[in-house]
Amino acid sequence: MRVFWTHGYAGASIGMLSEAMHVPRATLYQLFGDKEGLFKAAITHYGEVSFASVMDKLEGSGDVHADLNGFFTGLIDFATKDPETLGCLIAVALADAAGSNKNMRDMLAGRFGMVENTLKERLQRAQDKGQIPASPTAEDLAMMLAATARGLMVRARTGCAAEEMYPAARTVVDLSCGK
Amino acid sequence: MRVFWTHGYAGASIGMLSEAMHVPRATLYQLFGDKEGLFKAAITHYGEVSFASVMDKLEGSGDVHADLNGFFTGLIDFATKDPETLGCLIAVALADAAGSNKNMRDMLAGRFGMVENTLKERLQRAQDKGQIPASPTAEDLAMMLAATARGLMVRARTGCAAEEMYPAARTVVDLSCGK
DNA sequence: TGATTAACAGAATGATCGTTTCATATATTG
DNA sequence: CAATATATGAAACGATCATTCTGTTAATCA
Repeated sequence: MRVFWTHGYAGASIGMLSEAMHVPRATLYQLFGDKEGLFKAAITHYGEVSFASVMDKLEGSGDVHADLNGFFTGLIDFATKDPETLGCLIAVALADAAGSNKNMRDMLAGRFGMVENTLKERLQRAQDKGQIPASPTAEDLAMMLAATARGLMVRARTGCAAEEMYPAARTVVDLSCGK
Repeated sequence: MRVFWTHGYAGASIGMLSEAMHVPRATLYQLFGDKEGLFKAAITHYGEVSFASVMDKLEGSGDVHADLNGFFTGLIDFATKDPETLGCLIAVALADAAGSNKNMRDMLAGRFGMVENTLKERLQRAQDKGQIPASPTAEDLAMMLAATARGLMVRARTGCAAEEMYPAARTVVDLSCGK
């Protein structure tokens, strides 16, 4: 996973992957079929393990402002923590693999859709309780917040420090909560 | 430029580039030195020609709300118009080239910085005239809006239709202008 | 016109790519 | 223990990669 994250799909060679995983080439092909199969497994692991700790911040139903701030702070830390794996694996893979492979593009689009849905449900819960204004709609806010989150992760890949991005995150959260 | 845009840096071969440009391989090397030199020329052309028409929307000093809406609408159209060149070339290149090449990462970071600066100056002009609230600061708002813009362009690369993204853009613009 | 330079097409180079094969070794199971 | 399945290491495959070299053609300029 980390090899794809650092070098992209095309840039990650089977040799690098097998060495990093301490798994022989032949075994890799037996387990995953081909490079695309291995990549799908990496994406799944990324979504369900690595990134899950960030998504968990949206599971609460208390103070939505605090939850959103926790989400964005966790996201920025996640995207800047390790200089070898800056930014978002989904966005990285989308860049060089999805240009020609529609199958892969749809898979990655689904991952983004899940994030947008989780955000939308969290915002809907808050709107139902009257914690935040009913307008803009939870759907529009979710699409906007997801875009901002992805944009910050892309910025992280340029080497931008977490401290430079916290204010932007706080700003979008404050505005979303009507503050 | 379009070849890099579609396939990423690593995925664009010299053969594809020379064919698309109708320029022989040998001449390409004589003109640009190597692949990285050709890529730098493509990035420069992208920033100063292709994307310039979008950035021009931020040059006015009248109604900032209309200008920002024009900027985001133009940006979404720009990123979705041609199915062969979805999203943002800078973000695409950042994914697969910047993982290992620090030199290239800095160049792409500079391009992002220029967008953030232009946004900041436009917002500052509006704040000076009292058209929008003085808080959040123009700098924080600019970083936030730039992130949202990048995130929308990344989403465009998944094949997301422009109509699905307009509401998110309108939402972030409305909130930024205190509406 | 004659001399110099650049543009061209195509082959060749050495490296690396994803993938397959195969013989050997290890583990599992009856 | 014997039989079967799986894991391993190494080599080899054809393909493609970025890059360079070689003549040959066209254009420029004195």
